[in-house]
Amino acid sequence: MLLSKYFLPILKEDPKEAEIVSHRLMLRAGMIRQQTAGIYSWLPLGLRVLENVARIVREEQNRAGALELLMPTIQSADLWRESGRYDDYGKEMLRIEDRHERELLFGPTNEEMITDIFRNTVRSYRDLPLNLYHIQWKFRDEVRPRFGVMRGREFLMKDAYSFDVDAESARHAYNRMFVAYLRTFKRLGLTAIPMRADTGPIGGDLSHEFIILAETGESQVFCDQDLLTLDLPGDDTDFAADLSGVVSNWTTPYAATEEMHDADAFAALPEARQVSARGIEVGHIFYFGAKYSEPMKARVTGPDGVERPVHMGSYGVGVSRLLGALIEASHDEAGIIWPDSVAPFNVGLINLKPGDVATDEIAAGIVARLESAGLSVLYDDTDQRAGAKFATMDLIGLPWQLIVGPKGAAKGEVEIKRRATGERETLGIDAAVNRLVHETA
RNA sequence: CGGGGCAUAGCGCAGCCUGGUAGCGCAUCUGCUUUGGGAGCAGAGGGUCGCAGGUUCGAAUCCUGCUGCCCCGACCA
Repeated sequence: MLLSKYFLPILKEDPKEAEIVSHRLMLRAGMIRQQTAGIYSWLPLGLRVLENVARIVREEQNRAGALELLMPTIQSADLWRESGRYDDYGKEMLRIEDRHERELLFGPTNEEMITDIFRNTVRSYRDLPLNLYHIQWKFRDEVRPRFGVMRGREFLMKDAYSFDVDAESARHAYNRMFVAYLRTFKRLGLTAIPMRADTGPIGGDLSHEFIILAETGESQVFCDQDLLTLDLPGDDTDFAADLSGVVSNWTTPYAATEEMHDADAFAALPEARQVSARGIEVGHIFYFGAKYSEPMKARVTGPDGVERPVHMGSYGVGVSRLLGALIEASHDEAGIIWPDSVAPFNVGLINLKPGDVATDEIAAGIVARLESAGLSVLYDDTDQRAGAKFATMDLIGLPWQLIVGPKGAAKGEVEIKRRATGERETLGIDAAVNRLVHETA
């Protein structure tokens, strides 16, 4: 992608409305623009990251056996009356009326709708277990939206819903999502800690929040230091197998959010292992049994011929919120530092002297080779000064910068810089290309 | 929803107290110079001063009402 043809409206100055670093940097880097309180447009650079995050979430859901579908953003109030949540949900739910004066709402979540889909189609235990998910925009009319996409009113969320014949099987479904989440956050370059959590308005009796530790986190959290270094489930994880061992490894050490905190249990840890920090919730999983299937009559016939409410769980990941969390966890004074897995482009190529035959030719050749190797490249072919180009690349946080200048060009050399560490290295053209292809693979 | 603050050019701000028809920096456009860490000089364009009333010869400025946004708290994926 040529920067001269791209839409990257960066800001040199901090917008005054943005208080925390991720919000500031997303605005400055031209990723988002606010439309109204808690509602954002996603500009090309931000959208690329959002899609990368969604892609990883999707791949890990699929790997864990969940099936993707897509439910609408607008729902009928009638469904919510069946579960009793139409009145319970309160002012957070955005209520809408259509031209026929029918009551609709902009969905804050989809338990009722998925339960409706399930009850209309599934009758037998033979069709279970089933886990359906979608990645869709949600709306919660927060009293006070803030922190950019970290607490927006409109937000992109992955929510999965599991259906099982009995509690034991439902527990297995829960464990699969638990493990899928550990893998997902790891692939995103984050350390997420599962913590026992309050179930809130979703309800249920088994629940974990996945929390990223960051100074700007919204809630106080407590955990055992050991959790920060535990092994994560690998690519060879068999999701059909019993995962209770992995889950137990991750749930035995102490970890809780403030609402669930047990000060005595925490104090019993050796002092060196007591981690008290701020956390950002990026995922939340629940098992809630028959809370929705009972009132909404989602029943299956078991092997014994008896009809019973299906056991359900739901599993959310805040996809748009994750972008804020990623930046909170990975940035410096100069800007964002994207993990390789979600970066909007793998490489930022800077031509220090566009119009110079030698640098133009070398840069064009490098773009072609990197792109044919499957890397994405943002090629700064503009006639800005060197300093401005470096500052822009640092701000938008691409993992690698490749610099082509007239002096190096004369010797067949270019420079590569790793954004995260600032390390620079001067290499021959082939060596530089091979290095980036190899490192990004 | 309680408390506080802000609204003037695309962005960041001054002007308001003490009314006289709008200014600075960055950005944008033109020209010349410059060219490895957000360049310099010269020039240019860009504003219903959030909206609606009121006071006044005259309102960005004073008064009233409204709207939007931000911060703290309570609440929350």
